[in-house]
Amino acid sequence: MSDPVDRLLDAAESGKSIIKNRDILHFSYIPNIILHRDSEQKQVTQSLLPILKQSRPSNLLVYGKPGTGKTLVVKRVISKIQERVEKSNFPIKLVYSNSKEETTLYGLLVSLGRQLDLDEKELPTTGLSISEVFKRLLNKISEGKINAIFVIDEIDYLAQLIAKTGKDILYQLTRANERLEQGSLTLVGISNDLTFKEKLDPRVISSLGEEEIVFTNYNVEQIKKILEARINEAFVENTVEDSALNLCAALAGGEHGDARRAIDLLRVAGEIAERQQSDKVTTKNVKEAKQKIEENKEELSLEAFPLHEKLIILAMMKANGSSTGEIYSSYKNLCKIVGLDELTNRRITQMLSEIELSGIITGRLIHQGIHGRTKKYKLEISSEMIKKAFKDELTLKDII
DNA sequence: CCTCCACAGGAACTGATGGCGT
DNA sequence: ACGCCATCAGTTCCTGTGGAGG
Repeated sequence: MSDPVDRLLDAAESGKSIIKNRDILHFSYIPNIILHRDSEQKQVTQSLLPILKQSRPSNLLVYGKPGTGKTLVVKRVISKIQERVEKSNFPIKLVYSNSKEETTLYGLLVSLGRQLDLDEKELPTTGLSISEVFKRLLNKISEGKINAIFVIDEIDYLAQLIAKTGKDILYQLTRANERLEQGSLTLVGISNDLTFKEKLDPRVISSLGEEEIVFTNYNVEQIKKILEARINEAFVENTVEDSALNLCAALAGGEHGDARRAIDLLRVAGEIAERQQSDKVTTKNVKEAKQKIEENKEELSLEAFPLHEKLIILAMMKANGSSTGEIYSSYKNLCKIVGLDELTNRRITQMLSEIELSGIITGRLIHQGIHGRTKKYKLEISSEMIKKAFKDELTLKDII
């Protein structure tokens, strides 16, 4: 993690700084976003256009892989529209929420409500039924004659939540206008998963998918242009070597065309170069940045694991071999040592799959004939890393 | 060709938490 | 004071399975 104090001190000490404007080196920097997304911006604008004429636009579905700028474009278009109508008596309210950050259906609805200025009293964070929360949202819109645009990011997660709980909130959201006497509600769904629509209730598809916009992946050339534009504004002239720029673009563009990653890479590389008091960002810095970002991610997710999952990771370190059975007995031993109640086998299997999702371990199903079926897990990080990340956990002190 | 291992992983349930409306 | 609601971590019970060994 780059320490802001260090950075400032380093820069001051050397009397030279190669980064002029750090803000530009964040993907989500909005003021003249340079994203190569002209046609998509046009499309989004067009489908939201009816709102200027005080009629309700169609609901909108936006697809695109991470780092393609979907969210940025949507937010930008809406805020532009807001500027236009600011003085009219036709206020437009942008309400944004990310279904991945709000882990529950309730939480998501509450976060939407908060942005409509419903306070704790009007909309408590717990205790109500989902339908009651929903009713209050609509009431607020109706009473305030608000024209709300709900932007729901990663809407595929929301769809999953809904499938689990059996509530048809998405359907109700898309049809909310029929229940509103005043004000309006427009839904903009953003999804990474292009196949997500197939899993939806057909009634939802017909109203949510009225308009669809697909953001294609950036190719390496486009990423390069995006980086160049940011470099021009953010860095002192001629401080980023061409080869470093190319490497950034290649690393990020190679797989998914993720511009966010490319820009992060560039920023971290710049910071590393500054710290080394170098006056150029080189390919070496980019490679260092890549590693740093990865390690950082690993350490953060390691620290964030709950106690039992940490125990499992330690158990994996100690177990020789790593089938679920072996991990489980090793885990039981550790529990005994630290004096904790052990959890069931089933729970451990589940936790292992959860850990696998973070990429810290990888699993592979193997069939050993008469010796049954197991999943063999492998640690993808060094044990030093694990020890480093767990050193602050008191309970684990003895077994590290 | 059949059996049977050693688990995977789904589904339904439990109990605790925290807070609502009436 | 009461019943109700959503959520979370964890448990119980369950069905499913590729292929080595007989």
